[in-house]
Amino acid sequence: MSQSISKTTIEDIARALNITAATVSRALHNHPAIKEATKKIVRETAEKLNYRPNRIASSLRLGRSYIIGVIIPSAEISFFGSVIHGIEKVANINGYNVLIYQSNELYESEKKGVQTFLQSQVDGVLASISKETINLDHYSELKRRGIPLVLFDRASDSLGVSSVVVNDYRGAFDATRHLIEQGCRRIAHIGGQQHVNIFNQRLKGYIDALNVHNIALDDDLIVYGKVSIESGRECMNRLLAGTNVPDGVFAVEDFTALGAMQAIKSAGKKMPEEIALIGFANEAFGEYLTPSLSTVNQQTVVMGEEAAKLFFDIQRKGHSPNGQPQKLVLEPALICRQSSKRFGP
Amino acid sequence: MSQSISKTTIEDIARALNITAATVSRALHNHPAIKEATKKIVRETAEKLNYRPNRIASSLRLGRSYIIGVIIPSAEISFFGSVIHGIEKVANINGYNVLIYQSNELYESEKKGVQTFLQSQVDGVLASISKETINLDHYSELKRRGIPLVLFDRASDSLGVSSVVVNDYRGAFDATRHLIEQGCRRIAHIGGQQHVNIFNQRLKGYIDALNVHNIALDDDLIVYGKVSIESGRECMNRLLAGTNVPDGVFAVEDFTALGAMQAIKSAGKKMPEEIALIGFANEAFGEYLTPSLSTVNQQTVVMGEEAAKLFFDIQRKGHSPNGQPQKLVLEPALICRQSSKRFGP
DNA sequence: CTGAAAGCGCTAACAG
DNA sequence: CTGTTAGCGCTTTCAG
Repeated sequence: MSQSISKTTIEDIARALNITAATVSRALHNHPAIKEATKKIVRETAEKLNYRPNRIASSLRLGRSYIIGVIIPSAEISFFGSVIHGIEKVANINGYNVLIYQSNELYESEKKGVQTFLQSQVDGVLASISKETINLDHYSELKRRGIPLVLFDRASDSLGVSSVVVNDYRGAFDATRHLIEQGCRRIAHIGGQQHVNIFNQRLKGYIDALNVHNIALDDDLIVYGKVSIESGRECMNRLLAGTNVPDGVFAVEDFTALGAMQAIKSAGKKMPEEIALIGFANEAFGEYLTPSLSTVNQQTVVMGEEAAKLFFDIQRKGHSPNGQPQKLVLEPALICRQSSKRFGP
Repeated sequence: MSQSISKTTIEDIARALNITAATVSRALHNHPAIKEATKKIVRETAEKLNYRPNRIASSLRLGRSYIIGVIIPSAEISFFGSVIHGIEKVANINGYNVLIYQSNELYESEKKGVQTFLQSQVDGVLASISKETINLDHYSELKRRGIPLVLFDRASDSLGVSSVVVNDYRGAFDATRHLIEQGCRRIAHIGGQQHVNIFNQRLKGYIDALNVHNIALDDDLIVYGKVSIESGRECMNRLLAGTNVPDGVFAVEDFTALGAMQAIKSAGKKMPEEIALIGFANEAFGEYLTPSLSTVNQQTVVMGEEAAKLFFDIQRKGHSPNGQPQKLVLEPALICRQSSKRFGP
C-alpha cells in the first residue's frame, strides 16, 4: 500500500531486466531495431510493475505536449458543449488531450487564457472569440511562436488563420426567405453587436433576402440588442410598440428568439398566425417550446471535428495546409417548426 | 519573424544579464533572498525578451502539473457545463488548469480517461461516474497512486473518497410532498437505473413522502426507464394505459419529465389540472416549456466550486482533510412552476 | 540489436 | 545575496 505510491519509471523496468532505459523506451515504442523477445519481456514487466509513461517528461524532451487548448466563451451554452464534443473526438483519436479555458465573454479573461496555454506549452489552440473582444493581439502572439491557431464560429479574417464557420449569411438568407414564403411581408430583424462578424453576416443575409424578393427595407424593423433572453424580450417590445408592427421576426439567435417569443405571447399575439418567428443556432430548448421554435441548425459537432482536423493538418504539413489559411464554411440547415409554419404539412 | 519562434528560457535571460539561471528563477518567483534591484532588472528583461515560463519543465522538476482532470459523462448536458464552470473558477484562482475528458456514459471510455489523466500527471481528478459504470477499479488506481479523487453528483460511497452530491432523497421527498399538497393522490414515479445511486435515492424519497402522508404505495405507479426523453414518453404512455391512471407524476429528471409531458399532452390530458408533473435537475429548457416545468434545483455551479475546493483542501492538508473522506451534501430547492401548481399565487 | 551519454527547462539543496 | 551542481523521466544521437 505505502510503497505502491512511488511511481515506476522506465529505469525501474530496465533495472529489473538488467538492460538500459534506452532499450526499454525503444521497446515500448515498438522500435524496429529491437528484438521481439525483448519487446515482449519489457511489455510484460511494464504491465507487472504497473508502469504509466510520464507524459510530462516525454513532452519536455520532445518539445510537444500532446495537448490542444480550447478557448470558449462559456461551457454553459450548449452550442459550445457540442463543439467541444466534436473536438474531443478527433483529439482523442490522435492521442491528444483537450485543455478548456472559459473566457466568460471577457476580453481580459480571454487574454489570460492564451497566456496560460502558452505556459502549458499546448501544441495548438482552437478558439471562439468572445463578444467583448476587439483587439486580437493576444492571438497574434500564438502565431509568432509558431503555435497553430484555428478559430471556430466566432472567427475573424484579420488574423490570417484557418477557421471553421457556419455560412451565417446563407442561414440568415434562408430563414428570411422562409418567412417570406410563409406570407410575411413586414419582417423584422433583432440583431446582435455588429462588430461580431457572425451577427453582421446574419444582418446582411436578412437584408439581401428582402431585396431579392422585392420587399422594401424598413429601418424601423431592424433593432439591435445584446443577444440574451432579456434583450430579445425588450427588443420585441420595442417592435410591438412601433408604428409598423411586424408580421414576421428573424432573431439573431435562439435566446434572443426566446425572449421575443415571450414578449409576443405576453402581448396576446398569435404565433405563427399574427407574427411568425425564427431564430438561429438550434439550441436544445427550441424543440420543446410551445410553439416549438423554428431555427437554423449549425452542425455543431461537425464544427468541432473540423476545427480539430484543421489543426492536425497544419501540424502535419508544417504550419499551413497549402500555404494559405483554410476557411471551412459549413452549410446551415433550416429547421422549420411551429413558430413559423403557417402552411404545409 | 523567423528567429522569434525560438522560445526564450531563463538561461537566455541569465546570459543577457551575466548572472545565473538560478538567480533568474528565484527573482521571477520573488524569492526573499534576492535583491530588489536584481528582481527588477530580471523582470524587465524577461518582459523584453518575451519570456514565458515553461510549465512542463517546471512540472517535471516539481512533480506537480498544476492540472486538474475532470471526467464528465457529456459536455452536451447543460448540467455538466455549469459544474465545469464552477470547477474552472476555483481552479483558475489557484493557478490550476482544467483538462476535460468525456466518457459519453461509457465504462470503457471512462477507464481510458483515468489512464490518460494518469499519464498526463494531473494533480487530482474530479469525476462524475457514467451511468454504465459498475466496476470502479480504475478509480482505485488513482487512490493507490496518491492522486486525490473527488466525485461529484454521480458519486459512490464504496470508493471511500470525498464527494459533493445533492441531497437527492430530500429533493425527491420535497417534490413528492409538493404534489401531495397540490391535491394529488395517485402519484406515479418514473425512475432511472437503480444501480445509479442518485436515482435510487430519489425513489426512496418518493416512497417515504407517500408513507409519511399515509398514501398507500401502488407498485403499478412506479415504472423504470432509461433516463431520456424517449424513455420518459414511453414510460408515461405505460402509466396512461394502466388501470390506475395517476393524477401526479414525479419524474427522475427533467429530460424524462419532458418526455412525460409530451405524452400527457398527446393523450389530451390537462396539465396540471388532470395530471401534475415535476422533474429534477432544473435543466435550462424547463423554464420555457408550456406549461413551464416544475423541478428541483441542484446548485450546479456551487457543486463544481465545492468539488474543486475539496480537492485543494485534500492537497494542502496532505491527502485528507481530517483523515476521513468528506461528503458534502448540497440542499436542493424546489422550483414550482406551472406544470404542478394548481393553487396559490 | 543494445549501451552510453547528453539534454529538454526548471528548481532546490548546498556552499560561499 | 548569488553561484554551482544535480536531477525530474524520457528520447535520441552516436558508438559498438
